[in-house]
Amino acid sequence: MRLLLVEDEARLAGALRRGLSAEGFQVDVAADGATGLDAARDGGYDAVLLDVMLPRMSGYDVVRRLREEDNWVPVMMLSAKDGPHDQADGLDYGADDYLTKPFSYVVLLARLRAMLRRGGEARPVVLRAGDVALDPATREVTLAGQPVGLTPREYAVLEYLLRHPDRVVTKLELLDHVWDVDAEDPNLVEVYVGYLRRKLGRDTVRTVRGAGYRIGG
Amino acid sequence: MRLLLVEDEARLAGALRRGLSAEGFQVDVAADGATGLDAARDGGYDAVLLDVMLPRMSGYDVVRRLREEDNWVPVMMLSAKDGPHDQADGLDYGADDYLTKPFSYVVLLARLRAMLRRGGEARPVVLRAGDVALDPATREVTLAGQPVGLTPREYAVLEYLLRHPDRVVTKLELLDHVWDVDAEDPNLVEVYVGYLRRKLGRDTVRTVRGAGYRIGG
DNA sequence: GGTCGTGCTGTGAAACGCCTGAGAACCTGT
DNA sequence: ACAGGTTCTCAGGCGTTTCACAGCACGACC
Repeated sequence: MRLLLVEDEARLAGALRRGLSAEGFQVDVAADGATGLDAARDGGYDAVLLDVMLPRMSGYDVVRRLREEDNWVPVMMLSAKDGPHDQADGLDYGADDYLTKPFSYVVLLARLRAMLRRGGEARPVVLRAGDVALDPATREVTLAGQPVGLTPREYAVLEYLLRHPDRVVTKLELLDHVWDVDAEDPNLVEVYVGYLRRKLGRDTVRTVRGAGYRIGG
Repeated sequence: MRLLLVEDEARLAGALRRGLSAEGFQVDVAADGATGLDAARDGGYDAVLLDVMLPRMSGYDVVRRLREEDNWVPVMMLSAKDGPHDQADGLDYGADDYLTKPFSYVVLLARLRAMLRRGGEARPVVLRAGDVALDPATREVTLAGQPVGLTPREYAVLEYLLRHPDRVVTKLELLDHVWDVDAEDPNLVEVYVGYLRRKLGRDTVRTVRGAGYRIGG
């Protein structure tokens, strides 16, 4: 499932992009109306999430132009304007749904699913490094295609490493993110990296002496 | 365009009826869930406006029953419940849109038009995983073709798992969706998974320690 | 080669998560 | 009121997981 997100507010765009990616969507971002319209025109998207207040061309105009050009890709408008007429305008210009900021992420997802129901299934995003693959959706980890059983802690460590590939991750960083706000003993991390190496092979996680660990790269 | 309005609050029903008639819709009103379901079953409506809190049968149940019976008439839920999970549930049961009371009449109209533009949908009927099959229409569950008798709660747990196959479903997720908004004890889920395993075989529902349960995959 | 500091790993105990049987509470229909 | 079925609570038990500890291995540097 490919989504086009047209949103100029960088922080919101980033957050949505990450959240939706985790749900298995391929998300492209356009930062203004004109680029968004061009991207949507090229097609290939299963749905478009469209902010209303955009530089260069408003979301209303984008969806209107698309519909004028007979492009019926499902469009969900996102807007801080919650006056009844704003909603009505968006929907009458051809949007399929209209969500008011601030919105709950759960609602966005549910409405998105409802909108996409005519289409197929979401393709999962899989984190990879070498021949190790981790699928956050199914929580499955494979080594060269073979499933590997990991304990929750092991899984959490591996996931964090895979989400920050190709760079050194310090032990304290791992302690902070994988353990609760208390653990201070770096040896804990060493122990769990040891477990992972035993299950996934000696070289999947490399030690950077004096700095931390690195996966991939 | 024929509309079915299922709403027990007489004043709101009257106002909507008048307003929508003025727009050129033929509006029939049903005052409780059971009559509403019967009316919608008979077909002939282009869309259904469905209150959630209804006497005799909730709006959720009405839309779920309709979808189970393969009736894909466009449904818009109207509700005072505006929690994210309420919306998500309504939409996941098969509603096409969800409007929170109090709503603006202009918005209702615009969303109604958008919904009618989209038309109905189609979805698969029988849910499967391994040699277990669940037919929501007949509410029948079979194991390798042989019918299996499940209690309502067991059925609900199995249905939720089958609607989210191949991925890990947490106990809290199951508590939220299968039980009412109160239950907190994960052991309840464990007990019911135990019941299901006893009836459907040890391996139909697999435990993912520290995460939840998974079916299929 | 020796020394120091850092990282690795085997052992074992405690905590945890999950499963299950027993039975109480609760319906529902007779 | 009763019987049957269903839902739910509770406590015991078992295997897994987590973690602390201590000794060992190894790289860096002198």
